[in-house]
Amino acid sequence: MNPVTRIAPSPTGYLHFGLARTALFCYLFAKKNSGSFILRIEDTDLERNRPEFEADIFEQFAWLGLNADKTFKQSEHRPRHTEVLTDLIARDLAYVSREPAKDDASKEVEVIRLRNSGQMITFTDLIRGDITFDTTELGDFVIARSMSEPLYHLAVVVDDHDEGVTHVIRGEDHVSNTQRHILLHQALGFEVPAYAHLPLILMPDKSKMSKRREGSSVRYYREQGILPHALINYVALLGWNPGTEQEIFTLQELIELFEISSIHKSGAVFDVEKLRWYNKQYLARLSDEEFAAYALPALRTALEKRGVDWNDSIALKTVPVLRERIAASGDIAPMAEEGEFDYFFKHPEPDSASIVQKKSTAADASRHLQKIHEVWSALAEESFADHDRLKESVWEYATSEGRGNVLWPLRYSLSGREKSPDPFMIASIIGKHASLERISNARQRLGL
RNA sequence: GGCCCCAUCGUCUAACGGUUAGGACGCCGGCUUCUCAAGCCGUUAAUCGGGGUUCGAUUCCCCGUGGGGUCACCA
Repeated sequence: MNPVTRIAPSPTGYLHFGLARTALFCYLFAKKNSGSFILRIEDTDLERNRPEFEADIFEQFAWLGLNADKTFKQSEHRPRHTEVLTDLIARDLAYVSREPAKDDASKEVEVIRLRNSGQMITFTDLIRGDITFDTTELGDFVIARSMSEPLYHLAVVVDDHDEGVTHVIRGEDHVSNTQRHILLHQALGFEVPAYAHLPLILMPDKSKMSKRREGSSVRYYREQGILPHALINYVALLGWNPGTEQEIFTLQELIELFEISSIHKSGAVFDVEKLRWYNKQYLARLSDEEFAAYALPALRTALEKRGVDWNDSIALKTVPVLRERIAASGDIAPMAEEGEFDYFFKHPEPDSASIVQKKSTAADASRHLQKIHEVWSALAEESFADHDRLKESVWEYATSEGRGNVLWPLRYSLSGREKSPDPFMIASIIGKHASLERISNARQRLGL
């Protein structure tokens, strides 16, 4: 029999990071076993649902590439839930109970409770093995607020059954709900599905990754510039691994290697640094064109914010620099705010004292700059596109005069910063004209 | 607190009774280098404690300790 799995997020918040992993595991399990994967929007809580959260869930799943074979909203099944409720009451397996309202004890409301005989229930969790509960502690729990307002437990059980869900793979926070669900399945005469409860993703302090905090939503990482596959790769190895030393996996490889029984039982602490490392790995696999489309918009907004004029052709040439300096596009803004990339687009204002390398003199610095100015003036415009060519043109001279003495003034004149990419990289990006001008400017500042 | 679950480097993990306890991220160090970044190489670092079982326990059992989940007319 082909398995059917489902992911059932409620639209009460942006798509949760942990839920994305649960979805991935549901997806991998289904695909690995030629089954299908359902996305069900759990929207029975009318008060807390928000359309923008629902939209976010679809958006992020599409972005991650976790495409469901079937998608629907639980609210669409409301008539069916009412029908089941009616049947349960008719068979005296559930009953309408008049009781004081939870929020206002002076009011009386009707809720529907399931008759619970209080048996012991044992189920075999695919990850944890046998788990036993004494259901007397549950009492006759509430399954609906009214005939037309089913609660989560009832809706889940009915929908899972109706959709033919064979494997309920969900977070560990649902283990204690499982007893209710099994009771409901039994009352309804439904076959009980297989259960697998995933370990939770923990924050560095080992607490649960709670819904409302920053850094708990998929969109947060997407906005930071995390690539979908980097996120999938990272999250797949949180609580599971194929037992090899491989770190990078394609989705297809994950499907082939996935084994639900080898999922861990203990929680896994979320480590942003490793996520960023994965992202860097995937960034390295991007072509220059792809990387430009990925990173340049962030650079542009950041620079425009500081009033630096944008230049498309220069920007394109900064791709190699950006590539080695960022782990995610979100790194660009803070760097740019410090003026990190200004010098590619506008002349710096070098501080005359800093032009001279520590162990050297202003006279020497000026002399070296003049020499390079001469050499570079003689070079063709096109030669400036070639980083290595520029390096070769002055390398011998720099080596004989002491590289630090020559290269520091050069680089500082071009960038106006104590720390920056090497001078040849900068020159190759800004071109002949700007390079020569900056060298002249620096010499003027030295006043020699 | 009741119930349920869990326990290998700081973190993610490998080792399904016998290994110098392996890999990855990070950290630290080195190389490269005018600086920074990147890259390459290397180092550091763990079986929670106590009892068993066994010739032999990271591995199996029990207890303790610690951590987590859950106890709604939310999902």
